[in-house]
Amino acid sequence: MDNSVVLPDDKPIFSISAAAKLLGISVPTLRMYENEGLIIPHKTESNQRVYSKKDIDRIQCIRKAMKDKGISINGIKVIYSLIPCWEVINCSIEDRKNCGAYNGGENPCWTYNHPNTICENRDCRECEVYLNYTQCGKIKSLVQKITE
Amino acid sequence: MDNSVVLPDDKPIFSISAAAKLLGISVPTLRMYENEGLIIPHKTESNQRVYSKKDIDRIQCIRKAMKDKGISINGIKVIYSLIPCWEVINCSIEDRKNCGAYNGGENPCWTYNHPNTICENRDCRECEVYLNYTQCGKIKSLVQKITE
DNA sequence: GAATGTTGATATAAATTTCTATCAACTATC
DNA sequence: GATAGTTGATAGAAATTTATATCAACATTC
Repeated sequence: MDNSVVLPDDKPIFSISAAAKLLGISVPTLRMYENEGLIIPHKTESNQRVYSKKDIDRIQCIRKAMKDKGISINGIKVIYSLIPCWEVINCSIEDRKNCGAYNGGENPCWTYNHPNTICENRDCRECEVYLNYTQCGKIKSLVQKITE
Repeated sequence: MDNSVVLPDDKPIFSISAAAKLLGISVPTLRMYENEGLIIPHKTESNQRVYSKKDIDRIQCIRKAMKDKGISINGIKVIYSLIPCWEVINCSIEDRKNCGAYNGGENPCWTYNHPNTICENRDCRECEVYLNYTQCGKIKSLVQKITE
């Protein structure tokens, strides 16, 4: 009989060194991606990073954009900033007024802390915007969907 | 009395070497930007490039994105590809079906030749999409406008 | 409490991208 | 027709970005 348990993809289980090994990159590189705002790993109470399978996939997608398509990290940040997050989470006009990401932000929305908005106390790591529209290719189809 | 005539900004008057001098870059660099699909200079009957003041401004904007923001040329191409051109020129559902730029194109729309669409016989150099939404910053506000 | 792994930070190495110089053939202008 | 500037293409230089190695201090695990 099969006692194995299938873990959900978004359960953080990999330490930073395990994640680096899986990706074939170094630990400082992984930390750099985080500092640049490309990824948001889970953190333990003592501030140690833990990565999920989904995180690994996400990083692989980012690296593909860099390697295969020649997009720089700063370019990826700007592309992420074009995700119409306000439409995805359908935030209020009032929230948009108060939102640094909405108002000309050229970095991914999850790198702002949006005081006085619906996002203020949310964990961006679990937000639909962060989770679903971070593969560059998906952004265009999202824009297309909202113009239908 | 003043006999000076104010030329329209979009009138092509600068040769490639004059444009290069104005921009402080070399002639081959200017040609490269064109080959990459970032700019569409006017061409004479004998295939010689002629640039307008608007072209110069546009190139300066592109270079600013590269230098100041650290976006690579390939990144700028992808950003341009996210302009919702279909919404700007309001093309038909049928046209969208036939349009390589709409269907997953990761390059600026004006680098495709869109057979069997309203754009087929249009000069992209004179298109609103090319002219108005090529300063990176404007793309986000365009997306915002269409989601209102 | 000892061994292993993490933290942030700095400095250096590696890899890419951007830019320019140069070429022979063609075009424009005087 | 002679001079100056253009064309596309290639090859190489310059600049920038990406990735890694290393460090002392702290955390985890056994």
